[in-house]
Amino acid sequence: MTERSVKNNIMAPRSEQENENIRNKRTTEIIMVALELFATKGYHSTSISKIAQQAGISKGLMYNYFSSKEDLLKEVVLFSYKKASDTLLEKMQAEIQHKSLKDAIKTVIELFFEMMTENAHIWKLSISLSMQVTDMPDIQTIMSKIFSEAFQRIAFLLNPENPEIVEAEARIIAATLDGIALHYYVIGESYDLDAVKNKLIENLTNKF
Amino acid sequence: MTERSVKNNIMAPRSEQENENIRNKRTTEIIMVALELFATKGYHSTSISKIAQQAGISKGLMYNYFSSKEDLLKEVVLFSYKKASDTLLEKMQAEIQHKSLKDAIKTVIELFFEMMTENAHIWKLSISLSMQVTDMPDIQTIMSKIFSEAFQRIAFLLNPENPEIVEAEARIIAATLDGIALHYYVIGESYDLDAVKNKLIENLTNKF
Amino acid sequence: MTERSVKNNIMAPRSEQENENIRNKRTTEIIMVALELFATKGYHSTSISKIAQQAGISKGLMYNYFSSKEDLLKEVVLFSYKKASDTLLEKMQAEIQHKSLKDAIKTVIELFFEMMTENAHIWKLSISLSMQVTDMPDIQTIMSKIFSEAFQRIAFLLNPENPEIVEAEARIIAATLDGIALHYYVIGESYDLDAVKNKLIENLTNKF
Amino acid sequence: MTERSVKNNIMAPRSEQENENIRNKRTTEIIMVALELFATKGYHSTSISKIAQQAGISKGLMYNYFSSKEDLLKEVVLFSYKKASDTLLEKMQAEIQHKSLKDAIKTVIELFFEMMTENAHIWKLSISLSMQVTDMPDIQTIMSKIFSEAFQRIAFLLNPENPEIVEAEARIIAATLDGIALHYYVIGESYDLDAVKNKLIENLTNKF
DNA sequence: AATGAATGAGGCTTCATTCAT
DNA sequence: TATGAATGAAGCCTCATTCAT
Repeated sequence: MTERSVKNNIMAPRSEQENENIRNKRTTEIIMVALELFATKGYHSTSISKIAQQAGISKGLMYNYFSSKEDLLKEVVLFSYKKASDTLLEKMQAEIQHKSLKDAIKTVIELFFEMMTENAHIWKLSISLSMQVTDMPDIQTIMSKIFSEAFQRIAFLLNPENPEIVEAEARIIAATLDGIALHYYVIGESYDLDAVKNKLIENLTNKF
Repeated sequence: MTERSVKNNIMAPRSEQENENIRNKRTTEIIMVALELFATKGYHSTSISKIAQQAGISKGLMYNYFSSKEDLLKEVVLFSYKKASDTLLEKMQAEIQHKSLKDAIKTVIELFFEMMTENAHIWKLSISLSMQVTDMPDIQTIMSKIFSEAFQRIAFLLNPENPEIVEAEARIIAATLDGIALHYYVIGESYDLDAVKNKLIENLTNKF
Repeated sequence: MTERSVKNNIMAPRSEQENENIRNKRTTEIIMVALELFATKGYHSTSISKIAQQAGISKGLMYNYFSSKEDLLKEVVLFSYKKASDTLLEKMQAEIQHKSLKDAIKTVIELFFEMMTENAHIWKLSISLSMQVTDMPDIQTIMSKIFSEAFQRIAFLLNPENPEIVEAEARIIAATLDGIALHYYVIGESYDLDAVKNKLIENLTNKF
Repeated sequence: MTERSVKNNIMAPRSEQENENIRNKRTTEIIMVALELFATKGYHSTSISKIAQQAGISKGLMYNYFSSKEDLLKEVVLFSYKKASDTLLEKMQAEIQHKSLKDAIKTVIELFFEMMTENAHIWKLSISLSMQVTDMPDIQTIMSKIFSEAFQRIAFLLNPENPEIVEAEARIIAATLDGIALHYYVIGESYDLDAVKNKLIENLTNKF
């Protein structure tokens, strides 16, 4: 064991590489903790203190990673969106390749419902935030962009060559999906998710 | 007998009727101010102080009418629901009588969109609240009931004799409507509400 | 039934006699309600509102009888003292006439213990107040007087001709009695009041 | 290597030891200020604000050390008791060793009177609290325990082998002492403490 | 004499943020 | 980089008291 490894937290600064690794890891950790707490307790009812504690770091250090609570929220939203994209959307595109439109629609819906139950935190936070942060223009803008992108993706799925002609249809489908999520999160267990899913698949596969 | 002795109750306390009038007026005033602020700024970002100020009364008086901020919220929710029922739902039922199912559906959708733009506060608050009040069981319960009732009404509209067989369909329609509202409130002006409305009417009237 | 008696609360002012009777009755009522609440909940934790409510009158009317909460407290203290005098002390003097000193002491102690359990409110409030109202000089003065008078009475009982030579002894006896009350009220049921009473009687009758 | 990198722990957080020292110092400071204010002004009439001000810290910091005003009170009571034990009771036991019962009693009484004048705050608060905290069960319980322990100590002093047979006597002595304190604090300077002390010593040394 | 709506000061508490170390 | 003591503003709520009626 070298002198350095024994005392490396006292004697010498960590290498820049080490530091950056730690930073990235920490940043993600904090964001994930915050995501969970924001989604379950709400943004306003979650204190910086609590997040720091749960993330195993000090309150003060939080401000080394995020300049304010609102900034943290922004990062949480972006992270959520990115994560949703990385999982749901990529999965989607992987699955629907070489499929007929009917099968593609079915797959998309199934994936959405899967996400909805498995990544409840992200979904819940997204919907919740979109409504409760009118006084935070940055967040508002981000949410607005996220929704718009979703419309475009669905429109593209329905008609890759002329997405604009199915725009209204795409918006309705997106609305239906988000509306179902909304109701499911509010009503809870007694919402018969499977019945709704099957009916929705039936409706849309009949239609397209 | 002097004027005064004739009216010796002139120095009596206000009559019960007077007091009740004052109370009713104030209660409604406060609820309406609170509704607007909760809907635009969010529940947590709206202080009792702000509501009182906007309502032109003292902070202390708020507690003469509502036992706590949460109690006020509950009353706001109930008031909103009642008002929505009194306008949207009654209107609906009045309009759809003697109409074919197609026409009835068209009417319902049009009324919903009308409400959505005209009573934006109420809608926005409802959706917003339903997501941000995990830690207020009372409100959660009320919201849950409100949504469930909406499903039933739609199901009844579609098939008055066997509402349960169209339950899933009703939930989808309700979800679509609430989802549209959600997107509209988040995205704002650039959301082409008319296009969506027309497409939705087309879809549903074709179907039923 | 006369016209007047039917409408006497509307048509004509009550006679002065009636008014004074009502005033006296009300005053006593309020004081007694306040006494109970102050003794059980404490002075600071008892609101004027609560007292008014319990007494069946309006908050505003309270200020027709007492100029402030502190004034009410003062009256409560004086009333308590007067009531204690009227019962305990008069009873005492009645009973100890023609008795030997031993018997008189026994009687006094028995009466004190009786009062302590039966008029717990008054005792408790007195002790409590004497300690918690350092910032209310009026009350402080009254309490001080009450205690001093008690010393004198006991001294006079022990030696009617030269009460000053048994002053210290009288203070010790008074302290013992009040100390027992203090402990009893704090410790509650598990304090063996009878054992202490009998021992005290034994001690004092042996001594004098 | 620069000066800074050599001492790169100069920017490290305070050591745990330092922090603990700060916390201990502050905690004690606050408790002592609170003790004085509670004892002189009463618990309810002493605001957190006032305590913070007197302790020279911000209101908010109070809650870094005590979770609520009632929690602070509890700590004050426990601290007072501990301090009383550490001084009065230890002193007592040190002094009465190898003494006759008569001398021991004399010493105990003298120590009690000394405490009463020198640590007036603690005594006053104890008596005061015991009466005014009916609605704080925790404090009630603590006070109850403290009094009970005092009885046992006195009983043990009087008859180490069979303390239970002198229990009533011990309670009477304890009551007398606390009663004297009560009267002294209420009546103030005009209470002739020395005369009472001497008489009490005379009484008890004659008796045992 | 009587009511209760209304006020406003003050109390307890939380929490984002800063800063010395 | 890291800590947590410290701040101060703001929030919710209570309550003695006043006042129009």
